[in-house]
Amino acid sequence: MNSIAKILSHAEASCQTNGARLTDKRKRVLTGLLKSQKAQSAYDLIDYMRKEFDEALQPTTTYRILDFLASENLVHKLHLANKYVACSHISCGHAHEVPQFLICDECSNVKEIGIKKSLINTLTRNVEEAGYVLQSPQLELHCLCQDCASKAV
Amino acid sequence: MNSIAKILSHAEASCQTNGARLTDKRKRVLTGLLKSQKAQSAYDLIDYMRKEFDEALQPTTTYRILDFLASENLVHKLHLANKYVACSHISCGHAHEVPQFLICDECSNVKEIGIKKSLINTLTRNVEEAGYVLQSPQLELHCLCQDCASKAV
DNA sequence: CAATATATGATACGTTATATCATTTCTATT
DNA sequence: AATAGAAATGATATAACGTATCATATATTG
Repeated sequence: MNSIAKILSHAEASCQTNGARLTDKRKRVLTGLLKSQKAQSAYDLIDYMRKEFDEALQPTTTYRILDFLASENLVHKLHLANKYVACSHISCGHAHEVPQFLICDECSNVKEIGIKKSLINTLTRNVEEAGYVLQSPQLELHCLCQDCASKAV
Repeated sequence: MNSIAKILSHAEASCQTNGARLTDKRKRVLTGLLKSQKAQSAYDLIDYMRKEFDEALQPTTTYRILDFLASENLVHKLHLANKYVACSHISCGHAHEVPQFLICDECSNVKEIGIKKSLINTLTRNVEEAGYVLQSPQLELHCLCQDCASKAV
């Protein structure tokens, strides 16, 4: 059983637990995102699915499916980059922490790392001191990846 | 000398120091953003300038001016919200810290707070451990403001 | 099987942002 | 002041991102 098939079966089990349906179409979109191994905009993904899988997706459908996958925590939406990326931890089995994303400004590679508890606490305290309530501590940071950083002058 | 005039004169001085020109048009756009007292999308601002100042701005011009003002640190771009907001500290005189923005998901109010040094350090260390290089530690957080949080059920 | 809920298809449109080339305005130097 | 070069703005078109709406198809439940 290869890695993607394994991830898909985990995804399916997770959906079943939530009473949600991982339909064939949703599965194919998730597979596309997994195979591409990077963050893609909805329109990038439409192109990718057409080229690689000969599957025609409309924007409406694509956004709907991506929203579904995000609501199931199988995919994360990067608001900063307007892109979507498959969750790195679908097969982990444990409850997911709030993700923190490092987005390479050069090549759009995305690394998902766990957020440190102490950081969340500091953040939450900062926000509360300002009289606000934190809705989601998901962080998205403008970075350079190792490759692009070494290429830079 | 009222508050906006004071801010404008600070802004002008700051531009002069950098050898940049705060033209009349740029000054009017900045004034608009200051008077509106909230974050606005480029197109929001175009509407606002037409209604309040009877000034017709084209998208191209508007984006150019907003980019200029951002490059002079007079305005911040909120990537999460696709909006622009006047810097809260134009008249402060001190070197600016990296801003951190609390964006109300309900009413789009934005509060700009200073980022704690220790937080930046933790963040930078996290990123380095992942093999990435942090480009900008500007944080934008999904929040509720005091008003909206109290209204919420 | 029928009724209902959920998912997808199809079309159109609204919003956000940029590319490109022309024109105007400013600045510095003679 | 004249003028050459740089910077700013105008104007048009179009690309990229995202949603509204209504129709149709597929699954689930009683």
